[in-house]
Amino acid sequence: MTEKRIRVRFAPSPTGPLHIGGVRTALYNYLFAKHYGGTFILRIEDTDQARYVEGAEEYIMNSLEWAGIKVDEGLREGGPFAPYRQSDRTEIYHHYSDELISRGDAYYAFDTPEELDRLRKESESRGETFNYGCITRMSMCNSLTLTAEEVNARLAANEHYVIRYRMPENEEIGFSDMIRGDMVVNSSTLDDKVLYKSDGMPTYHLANIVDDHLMEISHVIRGEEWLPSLPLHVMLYRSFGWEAPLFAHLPLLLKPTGKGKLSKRDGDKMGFPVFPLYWPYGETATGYREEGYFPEAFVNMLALLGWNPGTEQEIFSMEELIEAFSIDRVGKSGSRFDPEKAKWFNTRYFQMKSDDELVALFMPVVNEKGFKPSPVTLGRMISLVKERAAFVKDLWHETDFFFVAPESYDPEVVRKRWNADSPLQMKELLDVVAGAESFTSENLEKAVKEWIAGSPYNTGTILNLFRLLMVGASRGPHLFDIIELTGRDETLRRLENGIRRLSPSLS
RNA sequence: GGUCCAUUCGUCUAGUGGUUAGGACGUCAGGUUUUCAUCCUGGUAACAGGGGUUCGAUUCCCCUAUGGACUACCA
Repeated sequence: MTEKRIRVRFAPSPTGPLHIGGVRTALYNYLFAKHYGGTFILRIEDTDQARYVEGAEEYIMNSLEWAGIKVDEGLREGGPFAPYRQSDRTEIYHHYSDELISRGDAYYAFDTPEELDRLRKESESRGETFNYGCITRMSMCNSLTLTAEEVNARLAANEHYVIRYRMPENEEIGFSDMIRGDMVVNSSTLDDKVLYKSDGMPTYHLANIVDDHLMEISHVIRGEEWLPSLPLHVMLYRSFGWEAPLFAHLPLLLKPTGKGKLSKRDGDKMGFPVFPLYWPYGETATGYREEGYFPEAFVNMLALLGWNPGTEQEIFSMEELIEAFSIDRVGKSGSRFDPEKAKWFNTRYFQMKSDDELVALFMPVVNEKGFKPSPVTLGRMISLVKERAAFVKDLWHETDFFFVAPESYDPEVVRKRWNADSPLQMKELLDVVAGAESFTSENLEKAVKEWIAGSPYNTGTILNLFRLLMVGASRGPHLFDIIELTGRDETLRRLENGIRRLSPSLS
């Protein structure tokens, strides 16, 4: 297998934002190529003019870039087989459809869409499916049933036509898939697929085979939805006399719950993104990037959805994925997408980030809130709360009390902890804190605990109240660390304010 | 309806003709912690069903069920 140069392609249609299933397909192609030192190609399959969406090409390239999937040959990168956009290659396909016709493996068909529609409806009413193939083609309007003169006349008159593949009758087509093994299909169950459309564009089937051949693709790794057309593609290669690449059909990504494949609606309903990046056009949609996922976590999560290394390792850098990836460890059945596990991956990557990296990411958020801490100060705050967060955006909720005095006090905690003795206790505490010689976490803790030891109070009572007045709630890291970073003046102010606000009758 | 593909804890999955069927996420229970979270420990939970083949099947074969894809001049 490694004799041949490994060349794979990711070939999306620019019909909208790429969804995470598509990113996974791209990722598997990329990992496979890089594992063997091969080439990863991005080819845009835009032969359907009607479904073309402005901005989709950009979106696809930006998504791959964000995910760290580097394209070797493609629209932006160029390459020896350019152009890499099918709409820029139309003349090429024409040549090959002509070749198929001259070989007798394809034919012109003049049937109108209305006529085909009528036949489909008719079949449907009998509970059948109309099949333009070996049993019906001879009763249709095409170059098999028309005389050569008629055909030439119609072509000369510029009449609309399509070119169909002439699927052989009753032939066992054997083919093989790297994930699913060997399969056999009888050609009589297949239809005469349109290869060339009346608008002068090839269909996916033709363009795909021609380009994969011309671009010297060695392995086609694509979604399972293409498995039913694999026999057709195999036949096409045979008709052209070309050696077919090896195929691998990836199982689909399924909804987290319920039936069917993952869709945009699931994301909306269950509150997780199904797209890598924000999609600003038409119906807008948020992306993993905007939700605060790290691209490394996103990629790691996708890689493990349908593939596993056969070991118990779960955290992989891109380099490790490249090293470990192999097609035969890709599963056969569809995988339900689990948003919880996606979060877990991000948590793991978040915890691996250095304080400095997190400062750089979090500083803009803090600035946005109107605060300008030094990087050192912010770094100390982050190091205190880091383990409690999974996303950069969580950090504000974990550090807000460093910047802002409590505006209210959690009623639940007040009810449970604040009683008639509390104001006096807090006043005494205030004096202790005010008298502390050096305002460090360690010293403060020592001073406060010594005072408590010599008083009738118990530690839990005092410290919980102290926290309540500092934070406004029962949350946050080590209390004395909070106090040190908050500073003497602000700490005393919060104590005074708290006593006054919680005991209006006593003040 | 037809063609093809698939089926191990709730989820992602490992695994073998003879295993206490392993891990992770989730969940539950303890522990640590002055709070919350983290963290640690432990528990819960699976071979879709029925026939074969076999001394023995979760593993191999067949059938059924269920799920999925495709069935366009879309990809």
